[in-house]
Amino acid sequence: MDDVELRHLRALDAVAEAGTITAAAASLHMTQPALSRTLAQLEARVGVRLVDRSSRHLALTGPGTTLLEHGRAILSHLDAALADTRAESRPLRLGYTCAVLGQQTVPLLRAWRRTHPGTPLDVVRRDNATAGLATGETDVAVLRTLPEDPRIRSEALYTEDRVAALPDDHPLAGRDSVLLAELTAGPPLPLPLAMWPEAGTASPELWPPQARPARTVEVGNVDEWLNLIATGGAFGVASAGTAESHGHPGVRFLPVSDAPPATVYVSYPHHPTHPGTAEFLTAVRDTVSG
Amino acid sequence: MDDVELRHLRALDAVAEAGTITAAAASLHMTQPALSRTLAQLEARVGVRLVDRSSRHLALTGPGTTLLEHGRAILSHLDAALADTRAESRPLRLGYTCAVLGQQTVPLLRAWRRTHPGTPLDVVRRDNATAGLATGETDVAVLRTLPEDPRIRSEALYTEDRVAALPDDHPLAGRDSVLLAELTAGPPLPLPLAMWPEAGTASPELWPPQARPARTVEVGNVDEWLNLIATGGAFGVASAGTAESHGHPGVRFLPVSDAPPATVYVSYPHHPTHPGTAEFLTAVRDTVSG
DNA sequence: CAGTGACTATGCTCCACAGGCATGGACGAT
DNA sequence: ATCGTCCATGCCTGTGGAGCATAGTCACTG
Repeated sequence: MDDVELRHLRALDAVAEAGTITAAAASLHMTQPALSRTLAQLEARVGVRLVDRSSRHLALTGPGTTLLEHGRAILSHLDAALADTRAESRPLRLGYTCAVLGQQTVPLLRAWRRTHPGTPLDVVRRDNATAGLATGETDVAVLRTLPEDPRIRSEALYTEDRVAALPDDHPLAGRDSVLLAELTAGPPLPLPLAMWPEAGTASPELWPPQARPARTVEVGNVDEWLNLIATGGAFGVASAGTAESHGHPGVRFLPVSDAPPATVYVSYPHHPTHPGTAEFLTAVRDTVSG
Repeated sequence: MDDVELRHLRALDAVAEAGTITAAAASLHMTQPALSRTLAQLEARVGVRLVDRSSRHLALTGPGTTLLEHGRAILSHLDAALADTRAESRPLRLGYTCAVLGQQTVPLLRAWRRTHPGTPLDVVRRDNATAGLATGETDVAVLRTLPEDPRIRSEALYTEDRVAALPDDHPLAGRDSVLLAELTAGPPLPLPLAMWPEAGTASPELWPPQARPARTVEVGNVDEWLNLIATGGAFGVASAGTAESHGHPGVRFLPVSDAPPATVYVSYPHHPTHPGTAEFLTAVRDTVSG
């Protein structure tokens, strides 16, 4: 008694849908006697007559329709629950363009693995402005530029100092630090500014009008950026996190004393593409604050 | 694959609740290996690791907690569905004090039986102002007085003419109709007005000041009311429906030409005591209008 | 009115599987 | 090293869900 199972609800649904037990049985890929018995069993367990049936007529009773509606809701709720669960077990894809959280990256990954053993974290580099968020390739991203896409929400985490990236045979490469104006003034000729990975590195906020670089060069990703600099074809400006993550032979990083710090953001789609997004955000907040 | 059953959800719930598989198994009145297997089977069917477990540690994964929450909701939804269904299969108790719907009573009962084969209708007389609604003895009621209880909702159905009930040896009993003033004027002495079943029969709206009855007598129910009148101890005023339902030897009913008609109401508790209440109301409306 | 077709209920059988028992393995505590 | 605790696995049994065959019911039809 009282052990109503999902198959009972499915049986009631199919019968209501098909109009006859025989047809319903076919739609459930089973035989008519089996379904007839399942229905009778359901009625016995609920203790209520649910379907008014004879050889020529079939209709749900009042309680029958009530249970049918609830049953359908329950079944679709179960489907949704399974979909949610599976979605959450899919790896959470964390995007970045040039660096994640610097020193705190490893603590973050460890904390996540410990507190969320069921959902692996894929840390992937995507060489575009939103680190794959806009294309759905990633579920969350760490960015050093505020994205303009209105469907992407962002949250500031902390700030990082700016560093200059110079060929190690550059005249300024031996200095302890440089000024913005020194970078664009030469010598002997000023190098072009390589425009990656920090998209904001040519913005008016960073470069005062009198020190703005004369020429810029766009590159596709951090590696190209580093190579271009190492071969003496350009200089770059990045944030400290980038320098920590990307040591490169032939490239020298040194602080820029007069540049305002860069802000690091976590960004995520307004409609999250992974159910663990919110949890990840709190994990990130905990890591950077703790 | 994908055939998640309720027992799986119950298993997950018990494990989360108990903290160990062994204890959870005990709470489910089964052995540890059985539950261990059920849990493993659930994970296999969902395709996701739900419980992080070793010999010394047990914790839900992220997807595990998600499924747990949904599962609990589903299980309690099922309980509620069964309760609702059973409640609806309980007979719907229709109360009345003196008459139901006159001529339309039988059509109503037949229509209900036809359209709602699962929920029987108990038609019961309750000798109080709300025909058992106020005490919870009935789920809906047909009344000829608007109840004052704020927890009871009412809806006017139609109106009925007023009739006088007189002893059949009364001087006026041979008439085709009477006026209110004739009833209270004698002869030889005016009889007292018997105050049942129509509670409103002594109200100022019915009796103009100059014709108001000098004396009234309260009785407990329709039968006492009829007996008192039949034995010549009183006269009464009722609505046509009452006269139709209660023929009585020694009592003569005849129209009161100058009395305003009585209104018949369906009443029901603001919080229905039976899930079929709303359906019954529409059945009543259909019957009286069609 | 017998025959037919459509539908449901029931008797019988089979086998898939849920659950019990026994055991093994992992791991922390004493 | 031993014990206690907890989970997993192998083996076995019994319940019960589902198929097949059949009987009963009812409307329609020639």
